[in-house]
Amino acid sequence: MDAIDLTLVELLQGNARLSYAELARQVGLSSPAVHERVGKLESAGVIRGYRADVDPEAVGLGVTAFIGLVEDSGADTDDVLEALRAMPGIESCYFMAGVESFLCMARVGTIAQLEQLILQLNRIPGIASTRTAIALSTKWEDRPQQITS
Amino acid sequence: MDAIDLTLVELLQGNARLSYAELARQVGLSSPAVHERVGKLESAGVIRGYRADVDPEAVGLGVTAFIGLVEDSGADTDDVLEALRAMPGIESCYFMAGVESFLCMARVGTIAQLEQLILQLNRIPGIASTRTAIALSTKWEDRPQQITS
DNA sequence: AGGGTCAGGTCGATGGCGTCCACGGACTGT
DNA sequence: ACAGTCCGTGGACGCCATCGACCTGACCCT
Repeated sequence: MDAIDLTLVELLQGNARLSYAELARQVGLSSPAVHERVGKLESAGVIRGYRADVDPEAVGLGVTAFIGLVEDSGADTDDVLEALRAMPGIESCYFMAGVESFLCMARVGTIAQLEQLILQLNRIPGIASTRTAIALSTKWEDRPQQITS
Repeated sequence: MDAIDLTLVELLQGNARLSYAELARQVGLSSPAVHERVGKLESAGVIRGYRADVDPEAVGLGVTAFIGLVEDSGADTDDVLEALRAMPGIESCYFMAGVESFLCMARVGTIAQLEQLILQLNRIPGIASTRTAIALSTKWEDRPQQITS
């Protein structure tokens, strides 16, 4: 990960569809050299993939919420995780420090669907309680992280 | 947004670097037709861009935290937002229902940097208090949303 | 010091791709 | 019926991705 790799990562974070030729121009290398560097960044796991950034509201997912989950004492965390993973609408899931073992970011179409989702969550064995916070608007999301190393 | 557009969005969500020729093969259209459809999805704002998905830990951002912010009574929300936006490390920011006006997702390199970030947040005029929850691990993140419409 | 090895670059060739343009069929409103 | 519009196809052309061959400098071992 030298300075050129860093620039490549930043460029691709900004626009994942840049051609290798364009990347090459930006970093002052030949196109095959860039091709090889990017390939190595991918297989090293630095670049995990390339995603289109889709506006959730434009595809009928207008409701965003964060749901904290408290586990039962003696719950099997792996089972809970599996159940969470099976639920559509849970876009992100973190294992947290604190009383609430999990924090989930959910995206659904309507408040009614959010209600259904919460009911389903409460029905998962091992989950003692849920706490939901609804986002009224997204100020920004997934801003390109500034790379330190 | 017909079924073909939907497929295109899903394909690009999975891999933003697919060629137009490949997309065309998958949906059974010609490459120029796909090119035009994708262009329209972009200018309609359905596709906001294309981003490389970078592993935060691989670039020195091993600490993820969620910070809820309570505003002072009489705080200027726009000013607070501006101050938040100026802070590096705050990757996402939502305006929330509830006592905590904002929920921020922060990504930094170390716990010490998180401490600094929280101190800075508390120093922003208009912010009464902060509440931080630290993620111990990320189970998944930004799972491709299932498109309903 | 000298030579082997390797990582990482350039260059050139070639096949495929992006992109532009002209053209054509199906709907729609008049 | 007819013109206009939308949305597609096919062909052409230049650029790009990708591969192989070769070059160079750093490093190590003797």
